[in-house]
Order: sequence, then C-alpha cells, then structure tokens
Amino acid sequence: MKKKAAEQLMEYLAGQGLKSTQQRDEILKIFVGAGRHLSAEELYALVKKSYPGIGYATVYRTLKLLAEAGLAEERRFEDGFTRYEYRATNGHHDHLICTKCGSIIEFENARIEELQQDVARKNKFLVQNHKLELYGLCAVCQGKKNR
Amino acid sequence: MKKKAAEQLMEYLAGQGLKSTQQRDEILKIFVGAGRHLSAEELYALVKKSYPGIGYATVYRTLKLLAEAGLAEERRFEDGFTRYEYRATNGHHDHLICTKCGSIIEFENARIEELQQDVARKNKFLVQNHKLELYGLCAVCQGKKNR
DNA sequence: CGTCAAATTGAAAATGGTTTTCAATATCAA
DNA sequence: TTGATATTGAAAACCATTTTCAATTTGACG
Repeated sequence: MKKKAAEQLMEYLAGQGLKSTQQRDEILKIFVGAGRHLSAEELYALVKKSYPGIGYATVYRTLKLLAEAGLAEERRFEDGFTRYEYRATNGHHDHLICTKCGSIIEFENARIEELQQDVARKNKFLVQNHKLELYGLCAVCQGKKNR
Repeated sequence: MKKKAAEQLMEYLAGQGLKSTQQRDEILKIFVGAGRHLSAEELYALVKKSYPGIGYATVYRTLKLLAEAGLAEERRFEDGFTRYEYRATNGHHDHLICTKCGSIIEFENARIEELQQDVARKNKFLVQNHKLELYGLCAVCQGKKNR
C-alpha cells in the first residue's frame, strides 16, 4: 500500500500547518521523476524548464522541506555539495561512487549492517543512521586510459 | 622503524622544492600533539597560543600540505566543516560519531572491509578508498536526558 | 657570510554553495 | 470575500575555505 509522494507531502504540510503551493508540487514532481541523486543546482535547472519563474531559494527550501517530510534524503559526498535522493519505499542503501565520471551505484548488504551493529554494541553506542561510501572507478572508467 | 612526523614533512618539502618554515613546524607539532580530529579553526586556536602571529590562511594551507605529504587525512563529517586527522602508522579505520557531543570513536573491522570488496567485485567496481561512519549517541550521551 | 630568486606569510578580499532578509504575493480557514 | 499567515523570488548575507598581494623568509650559490 504505497503512498504517492504528492499525497505524502500534502499530509506533512497539513500536519505542520504549512501550505501547499504550485512550486512545491512542481519541484516534488520533477525531483521524484528524475529518479537519481540531484544537487540543488541540478534540480533548479530541471524545474526551470517547466516553471521558469522558480527561484533558487525556493528549490533549496523545498529540498529541506522534503527531507523533513521524509521524502528526500540529504547526502554529502566528497565533491563539496549536498545532493538529495528520493526516499522510495525501498530501505536504506549505500553507495559506490565513481571518482572519474561521478556515477553512483547503490547497494545493500545486510551482513555489513549487522557487523556495524556489533561494532556499535561493543562501544555502547546507539546508532541512529550510518553512511558507507566506496570511492573508486566504475567498470566503464576502468577501461578508459588515464588523462 | 617509524619515521618522525617532523622528519617526514622535511623530506616531503625537500622533494617538492618547498621550504621549511617555523610556522609549518609549529603547526605540525601541535597537530600531532593534539592526537585527535581537528578542524582548521580548532587547530588555529591551538597554534595561536604558542605562535600568536599565525594566520588563518597559513593553517589552512599547511593542513592541505600535510594531507599531500601523507601526514594528515582530510575528513568531512556531517557537521559542515572539514576535519583533519593525524595519519599515524596504524592503518585505515572508520568512525562512530556522537550526534550530541561530537565525540568520535575509531574502529576497524576486517570482516566489513572484506564484504565491501565483495560488493565492489560484484559491481565490477575498483575501490580506491572508502568511508564508513555510524552516527548516533555515545554511551555518555545516552544517559543524559533530552534537551 | 652576503645575495637574491623563489617560496611563504598574514591580512584582507574573493569564492561558492547555501541561507536569510524583505517586500510582494499566494494560500486557506472562516 | 476577507484577513492572517505562509510562501516566493531577488538580492544580500553567511561562513568555511581559498586566493590575492605586498612584505618577509628561506636556502642555494658564490
């Protein structure tokens, strides 16, 4: 029984006494439709096409809003700026990030998660969330010659 | 046969045609002495005590230099700014980071590393380095009441 | 030892991603 | 409709980090 993203946003807004706006709907639609990790800048460029009047600030604000609403996840990789990923129903996952072309592959590994819990337990640490990123070369980029 | 940090820096500088300066020596000494992850700001404050004339820019520049020389490792956690860690002889390790007090616990887990390689292999990905961070509450902070 | 080109420094200005301000506009409960 | 309140876009502000630039150090060479 998956809830539609638009619907989920609506509920969150209502619950917080916030308002539904054209901009928020449009941004969410494009964000979900993109189906990949987007930076505020990339999303701004995309939204601009169908909603030319959109402002940079609104994209930033909406992205944070979506994160609060549980619709987006904020991620900071090593390239300096924050990216957001649509939080679909599929659970947590980690990333393989190509340092050459920037492509991102997602993966999940239950055994690794368990081992993480073991480590936390040994340190009497209560894990709220975690981040695992493997940086390197994707299959395509390994083939290319350097430089 | 561990090499002294100061010596290692000297060698790097010589090899690169760079110069040894009082500031660099002082910064390195304090950095190594601190024995923990430091942001540029924190290090600047520490160095200021024994070398009041030090400039912010010099600390930033030296930190990058130390990273290039292999003496420091650059890390970006989720708190917005970059921290540096003295790269001792002990190998790679990952982090448990307390979201309340900011304390950092290091750990190593060979089995997790192996599983990461398995994941990479399955995706024909060549790992150059990785980052694993568990965010949550340390033992001390779990005891405190909220707010 | 002096010289002097080249590297380094500190202060201040610049950068660049992100956030805030503010006046104008849109939303929505009544 | 109205009115109180949230939202928007543009521009300014933020803030960690980087760069600029004139003055100062460093170190190879004579």
